[in-house]
Parts: sequence; structure tokens; C-alpha cells
Amino acid sequence: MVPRVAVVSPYHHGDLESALVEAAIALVRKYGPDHLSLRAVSADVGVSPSASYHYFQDKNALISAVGSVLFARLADLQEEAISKISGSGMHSARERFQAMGNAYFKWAVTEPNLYRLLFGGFCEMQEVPQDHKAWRLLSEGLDELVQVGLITKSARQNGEALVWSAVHGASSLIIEGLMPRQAFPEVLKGIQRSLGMK
Amino acid sequence: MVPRVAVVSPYHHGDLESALVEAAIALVRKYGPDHLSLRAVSADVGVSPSASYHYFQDKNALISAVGSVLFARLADLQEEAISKISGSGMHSARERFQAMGNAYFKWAVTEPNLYRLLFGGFCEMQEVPQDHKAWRLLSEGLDELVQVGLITKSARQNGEALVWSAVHGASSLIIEGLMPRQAFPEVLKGIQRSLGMK
DNA sequence: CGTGCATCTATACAATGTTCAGATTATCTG
DNA sequence: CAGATAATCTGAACATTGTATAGATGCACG
Repeated sequence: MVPRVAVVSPYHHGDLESALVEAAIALVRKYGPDHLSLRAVSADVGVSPSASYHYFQDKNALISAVGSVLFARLADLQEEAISKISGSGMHSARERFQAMGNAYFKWAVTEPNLYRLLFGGFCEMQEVPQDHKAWRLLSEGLDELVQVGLITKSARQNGEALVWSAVHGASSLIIEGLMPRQAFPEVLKGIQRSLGMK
Repeated sequence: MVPRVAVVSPYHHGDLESALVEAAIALVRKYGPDHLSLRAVSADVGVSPSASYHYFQDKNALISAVGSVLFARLADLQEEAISKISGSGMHSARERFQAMGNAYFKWAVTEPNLYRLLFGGFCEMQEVPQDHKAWRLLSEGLDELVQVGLITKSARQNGEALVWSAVHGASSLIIEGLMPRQAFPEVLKGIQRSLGMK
């Protein structure tokens, strides 16, 4: 028997669930989604591998939890980028729209492993999140472009699909090395042409 | 010196390298890129797990080999779809262009696991060379649109980036369940608007 | 104070990637 | 055509992984 004195780390962690998620994010960030190990996550938190099964059914469940956290954070980054541009005219509306796309792309290239986990089929995201912040931001951004008269109402219709597809596609192809980084601004211009933006 | 034809010998396989690649493709197709097992691949071919290390440095090398095979096959499918549309007028040029995008998308939705392996960061791919069939088809398709007068020369500039980004992005988002299938035709329309296509 | 319950540990098991020594066969040399 | 040499494959081994099960631990509450 080991003499048991005052233990530094308590038996009950207190907030193990989110601690596991954060540790998983850190490990995916470093080594990629396919090299995420439940045991390494648990060890980083200072807990036995079995402990995580109290909060997540299996490894996939943890990954899915990571996915929704990351998706929310990406939306936060976009919102932050938008909020830095004030004004209500045509100029600032366009800049806000571009800032949204740039924030998305910037996150992809600075955190390719997190991006892969989020959009690479690792986490099961079943529903089309119409009320998700990311979708709301895009939708409201398009609405603003209509309101300030930069695009027509008919060009705006279903604009979300084209915009998200092009921005996501370019980000994905670029971080996988299939396209040069310099292509992204061109894609942004193409999106605006597609919307008939002046 | 050249390895000879496949004489059915229990010990020497004859064409193990490509047999491993084909078996890997079949397994990825079924179970996804992250559940590909070297041992299962070897077992399917009827060979010891160690045998594959004579042809591939490690699991990643096999996956990368699978990747370039798949990329070539995707291009073949696109070429086949294009070749089914004859004629040299504006109408057939547009149809060929659309057929290319549709073939890409169709492959993505019918083989999501292969698509994920190819574009999900599993295989280390270098920047797609200008002389790759997939790039050539896209490039020539855009050139044809200019030649028949469907788009202007200036709108065509760097059109590859926007087209590939949008088609790839839509395919990716749709197979991951983030976008409804029905959004793809809208994206195709958006691409044509972006090119100023009549 | 002690009883119940949520939380965490220990142990075990099968599967995986990978290495290495050796067995088996094909090919070449004399 | 025989024997040597190189190419190809096997077998066993090791560390690491996800996960299941049984038991230990400590908190809240009677």
C-alpha cells in the first residue's frame, strides 16, 4: 500500500467532460483527426482511459462533441471579424461580407487539422443547421447585401449554397495542397460575380 | 527483370502491388478511410500482413497510392461523361461543361468514402499538375466556352479555381450532411453566373 | 455516522501498425 | 542444367489502440 497523504489531484475531476473535449482539440490540432487517441486524451487530462466512457459512448461521440464545439468557435471567429467593421453603407456591407469569407479561410489554413475534423466526415453532423450561428451570419450577410442595394433580391436566392460551397471548397483544396493559397481571393471575386455584385 | 504475369502460385502472388491497392479501395469504399486496416487488406488478397511492406513503406504510402488511382478514375468518369455529348455548338459546349460538374458530384455522392479518402487529407497529394487529366478537362472545358462565345475571355481567367472550389465544396458539404442534395443544381447555376454565362 | 450513487481505476482482450529473422521461390550465372 | 543470388513472402513478436467489465473511491444526503 502506498502511504496516502494529501492528494494534489482530486479523485473527482469536476468538469471532466469539457476537459476531455479541450484536450482532444489540442491533440487533433497537433497530430490530425486520424491520430487522435482516447488514451492520450485521458492521459493529458490526468485520468484513466475508462473514465471518458462515463461521458462519451465511444471515441466517435467525443469526436462529434469536438466537432460541434469547433463549429461554434468558427462561427464566433466570423462574428468577431464582422463586428470589427462598423457602418451601414454599401462599402461596409461589402467589407463585412468579405470579412466573413476571409475569417473562414483564415481559420482553415491556420488550423487545417481542426478543419479536417470538422468537415472531413469524422463527426456525424446529421442535421442541416438552419438556426446555427454560422448559417445565420451568412444568411443575414446576404440579406444586408440586398438591403444596401449591392445585389438584387433574385440573385440573393439560395446564395448561401454557392457562397458556402465556394469558400469551403477553396479552403479544403488549398489546405490539402491541391490549389495554391493565392487562388482564394480569386474565388472570393468569383463569388461576388456570381451574386451580380457591383 | 520485369515481374512477370500472374502465374497462380501460392507463394509469389505476381501482381501484389496493384492487388493491394484494389483491395484497399474495396475496403475504404465499405468502411471509410479511417477504418482501413493493412491487415484486412492483406488478408483479402490472401497474403501476410508483412508482405505489403515490400511495396509500400507504410500504411500511408498505400493510402497515397490509392489516392492517385482514385483521382485518375474520377477524371476518367468525367471524360466519359463529356464524350457522351457530341456536337460543337454553344448548346453542346454548355452541356459538356455541366456534365463535367455533374459527373464529379455524382461520384462524390455514390462513393462518399472514396471521396473522403481522396480529398480529406488522408493521402499526401502535391499541387495538382497542369497536365493532370482532371485539370486538363476543366481547363479545356472553359476554353471551349470561350471559343463558342458563351463566356468572355476575361471572365474565363482563373475560372478553374472558382469552378473546382464550388463543385468540390458543394459535394463535400452535401455528403457530410451539411447541405441538402437539392442544393447542387443551384450551385451549378451560380457557377455559370459567376462566369457571366448566358 | 453510514448508506447510496456518481465517478473514476485496474485489468483484460482483441485488433492494429510495424519490425525482423528466416523460409520459399524465381532468376541469373557458369 | 545445377547452384548461387536476389526477390518475395511468412511467422512471430512488440507496443499501442478502443473498449468491456469489475471493483475502488469519495461526495451528498438520510
